[in-house]
Amino acid sequence: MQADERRHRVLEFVRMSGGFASLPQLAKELGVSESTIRRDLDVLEESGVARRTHGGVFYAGGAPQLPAFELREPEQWAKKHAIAQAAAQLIHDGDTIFFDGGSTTYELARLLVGRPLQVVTNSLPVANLFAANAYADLNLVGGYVYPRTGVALGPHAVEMIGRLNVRRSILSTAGITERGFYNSNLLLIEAEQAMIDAADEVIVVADSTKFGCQSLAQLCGWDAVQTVVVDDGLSDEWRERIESFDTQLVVAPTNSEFSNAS
Amino acid sequence: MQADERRHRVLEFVRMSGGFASLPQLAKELGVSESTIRRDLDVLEESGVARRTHGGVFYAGGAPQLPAFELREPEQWAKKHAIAQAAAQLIHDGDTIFFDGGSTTYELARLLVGRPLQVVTNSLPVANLFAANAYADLNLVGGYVYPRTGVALGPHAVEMIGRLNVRRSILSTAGITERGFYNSNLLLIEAEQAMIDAADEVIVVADSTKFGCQSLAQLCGWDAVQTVVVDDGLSDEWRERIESFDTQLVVAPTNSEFSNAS
DNA sequence: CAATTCGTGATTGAAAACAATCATCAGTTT
DNA sequence: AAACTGATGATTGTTTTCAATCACGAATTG
Repeated sequence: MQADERRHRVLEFVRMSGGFASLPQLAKELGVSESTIRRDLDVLEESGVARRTHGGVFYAGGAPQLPAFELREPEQWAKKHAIAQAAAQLIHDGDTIFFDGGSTTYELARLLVGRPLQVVTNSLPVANLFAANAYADLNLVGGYVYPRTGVALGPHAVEMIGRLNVRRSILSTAGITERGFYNSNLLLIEAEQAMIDAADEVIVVADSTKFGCQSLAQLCGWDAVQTVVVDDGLSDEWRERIESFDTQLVVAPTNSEFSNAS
Repeated sequence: MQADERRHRVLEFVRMSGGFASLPQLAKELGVSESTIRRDLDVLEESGVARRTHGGVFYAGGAPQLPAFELREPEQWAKKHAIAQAAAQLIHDGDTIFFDGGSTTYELARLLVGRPLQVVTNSLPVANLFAANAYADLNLVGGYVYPRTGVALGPHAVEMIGRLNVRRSILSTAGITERGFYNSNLLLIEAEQAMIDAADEVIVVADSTKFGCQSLAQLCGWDAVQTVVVDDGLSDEWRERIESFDTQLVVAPTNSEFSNAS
């Protein structure tokens, strides 16, 4: 099926064009007919990542133009949103919160806009959420901005994080096993380890597909994480296993109701 | 003149509508004819804050919701744009550039998107311009983000800037007298002084109304600044006076043609 | 007070995009 | 092999939007 691939290229092109592309442009660029592009746009609009206008599409992703947020498969997104809603209940007004990058932490940040918080982040999309907000103070972590995700990393970032202290750090991860948490980027791991050291409480948000997956390098063990928030797709086996660790487990109901945090 | 007011409301409405609004929507919302809306959109597109499509507008401000950039009085903006265009010719591919905050530096940054540069900035809006750009490397300066302008300041910012070296720093200013350059925010001045120390060449972009104005505190003297870019509204008196300093003066023609930088 | 300028609203013919339909083709199933 | 399914490209008539133009009224200017 090359249709999906083509739709991704449509989004990519829209993004490169500064948020908008015309229908003939897209047809020419991708070498297909306008009819096909029209059908693709219908699909993309249906899934909420783009919005049609007379004559073209424009990008509708919540985060301006960083590709990481583009492909929201509706199902995945529902999980992330549920996780974010459950995690939001763990945050209290006045807290000092460190937001890592990642789409789930971004969703959580979105839910917290308007709350009186001290926000610290190395994620540009998250920073944009709070930049104009009068209720939250925003501290930005500097460093080399990783193009794909819009997250500041590198020695400057690690060094600055090392001088901060926060109540809670919200981390994302690429994989979780019984030995601990993993991520796929060494610079990111360095920064995240600093975030762990800087926090009184570490909260990891992760959807259930991450469990059982390793990734490039280990971020930390279970003892470093006080709370894990996950969607209700998590197997019973894993729920029991986490019981045996000294880590609090919050399961976010995917469907409607909420929420039994304990 | 209520035309300006109406254009602001157009932008506001577009922003509230999630980045896009159709032409009939706007006409109905503001109670004017579609013709008027069309003319407004032409103006807004001309000034770069919105982008037209067949059937409507979508918001094109690089800085999502910082109000400081929304209300561009056309006249002032023409100056700033001219200054930015002249300054852009001072920048060479491959340069390492430090962008200060401010609307004129932001305009300049907009013109430079797509060029191969090493970008360093403490301005969130500027960072957003380059974040997803494959041609430029982006280094973000962290710190406390000042809500109104989206600029990172404070000790962390100063400290990080102090560890960087750049080819050129692009600074804005609130006032210029024969004794030097002024700004109105002490934290900002601290950061800008660090930017001056970090740069081989300091370029100040300022419109002609800034000349002769003092402000809260002094940023630096004339000897610290190698180049000043200003619009052609500058008085002959000032042009002569700058001749006597060891600072290069670039006058940006406001109207059409370009450009005699020397 | 007359003239001018500017912003506005309405109209019009031209151009563009839309949705719907049909034909073709490849891969799969029966 | 024949039939079916799904994706694609082309075509059609209809609808929408566009740019240009004219006319009206208010505010400014001489």
